[in-house]
Amino acid sequence: MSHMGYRCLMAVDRAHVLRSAAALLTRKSTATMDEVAKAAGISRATLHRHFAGRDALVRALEALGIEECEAALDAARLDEGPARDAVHRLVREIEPAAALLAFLYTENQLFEGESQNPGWTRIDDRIAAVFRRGQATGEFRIDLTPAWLTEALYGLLASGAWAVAEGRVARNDFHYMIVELLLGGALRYHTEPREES
Amino acid sequence: MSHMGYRCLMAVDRAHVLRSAAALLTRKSTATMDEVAKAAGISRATLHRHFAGRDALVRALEALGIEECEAALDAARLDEGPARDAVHRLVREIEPAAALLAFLYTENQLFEGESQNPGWTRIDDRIAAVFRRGQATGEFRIDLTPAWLTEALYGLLASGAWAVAEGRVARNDFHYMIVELLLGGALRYHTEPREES
DNA sequence: CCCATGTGAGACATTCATGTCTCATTAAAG
DNA sequence: CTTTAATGAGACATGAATGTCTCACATGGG
Repeated sequence: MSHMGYRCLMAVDRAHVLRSAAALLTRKSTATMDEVAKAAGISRATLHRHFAGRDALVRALEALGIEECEAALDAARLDEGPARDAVHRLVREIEPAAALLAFLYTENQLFEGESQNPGWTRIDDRIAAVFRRGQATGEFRIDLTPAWLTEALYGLLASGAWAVAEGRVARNDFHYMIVELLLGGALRYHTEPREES
Repeated sequence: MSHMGYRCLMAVDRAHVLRSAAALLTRKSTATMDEVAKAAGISRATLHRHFAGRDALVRALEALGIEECEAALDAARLDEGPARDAVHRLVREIEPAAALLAFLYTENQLFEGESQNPGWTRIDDRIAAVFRRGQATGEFRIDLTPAWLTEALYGLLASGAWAVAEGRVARNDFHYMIVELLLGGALRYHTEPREES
């Protein structure tokens, strides 16, 4: 709990501020800088000293999200073992960041015209690679593209985070619900060939 | 192209305005009233004459979303035939409204404290009922709750709508991708019992 | 003890979306 | 043609969030 970052004094815990901001903005994406500051237990002035403005704050949250995602990807060792187990580990590792991801996922629309952080591309590629590997080994169906499976994973993570936040799904079921639904659809072989309605 | 609604003149097509607003707000949820007006091809003044304010506009979009959802639910005849076919029809019917749904789904967080439109509860119940029926008939797994399957459907619809909007998924694949992933996970029987990682 | 640094509180100007208003124009109905 | 109604363009005030500033206070280091 000492020697934080730069040099010396009881500086505001930047990570804690970002945590609070993520938690608040996930529920209320239009929250004021003042509300964000209050949620973090600091004053608006101090918040402004650490993040030049709302945009900078969101960018910092994006950087945090990317950082946590990549850490989760590393920890999940996506290259090892069966692809389905890799997906299990991925969801397990990424779960703590799900709420933040849900916020960034919907906020990304703001970056439409502007430059998109290349970190997301890297993450997308790494996740898509798992699904592609699973397809190559025959574990996963080949009629659902890796890009769509990646997108669907994001969507399910966001849905799960919101459902948990609103009490519609128990927090303990988060991992199971997401992985079971995603893998059940991604895994090959089905009871019967599905006909078009 | 005549005798619109109330009485007489070339009144702005309210439905068209809502369409444009939905399309724009889906991509840029923070769009200005002025941008919404421009997108609809009308002036801000006229937009204001039809919708008292931004809040009223969002409420109208919500009402439209609910209306289209319930129409889709009716058209899908969820009570008839196998539950999996009912889900097929549901996604097929609800697809045109997916973008609007995606917007409302993320915007709903704004209504946190306030009163939630009871229409959503009705819709949630009707969709959950399909999954519950499928579970009762043995078509669907029972370890994924109807509430979660409903939530997941919303998430996949939103993901699909965004993925299509950004060109990551072909529009023609929308229905297939969503239904296959959702049903593949919701359908009972799997190749092998899944073990916990 | 004194100094330096980070913080909280509040004042202040600025920007921007919003909401309201007026007025001229256009189009349909009589 | 005349009347009525709806629209488009623009001016204007309002309110909210933002960004910047100053000053007092607290805490830790020397």
